[in-house]
Parts: sequence; C-alpha cells; structure tokens
Amino acid sequence: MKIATWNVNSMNVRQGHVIEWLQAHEPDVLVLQEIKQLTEKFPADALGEIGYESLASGQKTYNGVAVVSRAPATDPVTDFPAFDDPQRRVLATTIDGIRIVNLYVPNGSEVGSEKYDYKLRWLASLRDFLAAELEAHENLVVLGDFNIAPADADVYDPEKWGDAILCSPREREALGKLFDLGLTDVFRKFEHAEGTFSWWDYRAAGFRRNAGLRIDLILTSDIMTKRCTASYVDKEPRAWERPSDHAPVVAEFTV
DNA sequence: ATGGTTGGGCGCCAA
Repeated sequence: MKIATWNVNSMNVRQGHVIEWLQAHEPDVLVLQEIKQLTEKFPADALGEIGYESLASGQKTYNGVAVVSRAPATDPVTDFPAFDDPQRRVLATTIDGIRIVNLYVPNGSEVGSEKYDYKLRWLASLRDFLAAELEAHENLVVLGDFNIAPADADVYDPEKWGDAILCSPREREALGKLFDLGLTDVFRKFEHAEGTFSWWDYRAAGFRRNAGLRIDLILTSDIMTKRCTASYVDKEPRAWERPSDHAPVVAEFTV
C-alpha cells in the first residue's frame, strides 16, 4: 500500500504533472492540496482514464483538497464539527480499510498576524477532530501540507529562519499535541540525507540552493506506524518544467 | 543575493 501527498499549487496548471507522477509511481492513494478550483472543475474524468477515482473539496481561487485512489473512497468528511470555516482544507475518507485525513493547514502568513491566530485556532480544532478520528479508526494516516517544520533538521538554515512562520514555538507546540495523541511523523522512522525537504520557495532560487523546509508530513497511528516500511520525498517533480513549489511525499505500508 | 517567483484573475492577495 503506497500513500502519497502533494501540494500541487493549482490543479489547473499541474494536471499533467499529477498524471505523469501517478503513472510513474502507481500509488494506491494520492492526496492533493491547493487545487485552487471548484469541486466540479476537478479533472476526475482524466484521472479515471488512467484508473483512479477522485474525491474533491474545492473552492474558487484558493485552497481546495482532493483524494485520488485506486479503490473507492467512502465516508467523506470535509469540516471539523466545532469549527465553521468556508476555506476548504480538510478531506477525510476511508480507503481499503484505512482512514485517510488530507489536510491543508493554514500558512499563517506572519507570527502575530490575524492569519496566524486563525492557524492556531484551526490547529486546536484539528487536534480535537483527530482525537475523535483515532477513537473511531485504528488504521489512521493524517497527511498533507502542515505548513509547520517539526524541528531544526527540517529547515535549511534554522538560525536564519529563527522563530518565524512555519517554525514558531506555538505552531510546533500545536503539532506536538498531535504527536501526544499517539501520531508519529513516520518520515523520521527512516534514514534520510541531511537537508531532505518537501518545499522550496519559488523566490531566490530556493530549489537550486536546496533552501527548503520539510512541511509536508505523514502522521500515522501506532498500527500504521508498525506497518510502515518506507517514507521518502520524491524531489524529482520539483525540477520539472513549471513545477509546484512542493514535492510529493510518500509512505509505503505492508498490506 | 536578507532578495525575489508563481498562481489566480485583472488589481492585488496569498504563499
């Protein structure tokens, strides 16, 4: 079982990349963030032609999430029960007996800003939502663009980045509360080269300098952690022509 | 190189 996450930064622009990547890697599940299109605009037909089913929760211009899978996705949830939010950032669904929670965590813009406050409130609601999901589903995988680098090892220049957005103590504390629920950042169960990241800023030649962060995460419940045999970043698509600023992150599991 | 690039959609906002 191969499960992957990719912030595509517009499905309109990246549809070709997604299809090419699916055909090359044949994951069982690929979750997408920032599709930036209405649900009905998601290219389910094109993905169907290469053998994938689709489920999307979109909106115009910003945000939007989708799940692409070989097997049908059932029991979708698109909102936290106690958090009224027009922004489409959540898509939880069950595939092959595994509960998949696809997240596009708010960026937060700047520490102390209104958007930062929204990010922290959103993360608090996420914690409550995931506590309930863990109660209901022992096979749980929570993945997506978390917009939080868990530790200094996930930042190209932690001294320079400091406590700025994506690394601030309150964000990392909110992420820590997800670990406290019993979720594991499964990428760190395996060996990786130093400087392995999942996002590189378009600006200032971020990718060429490997000036990146690891902010796209796969969190697993205990049973799924034990079943995980590999987790890695595929940075290849970041070097393709007109790329997303994020690379796909993958986790593989025993059946 | 402490800057600048991309996407959406048409003037800037978001990342």
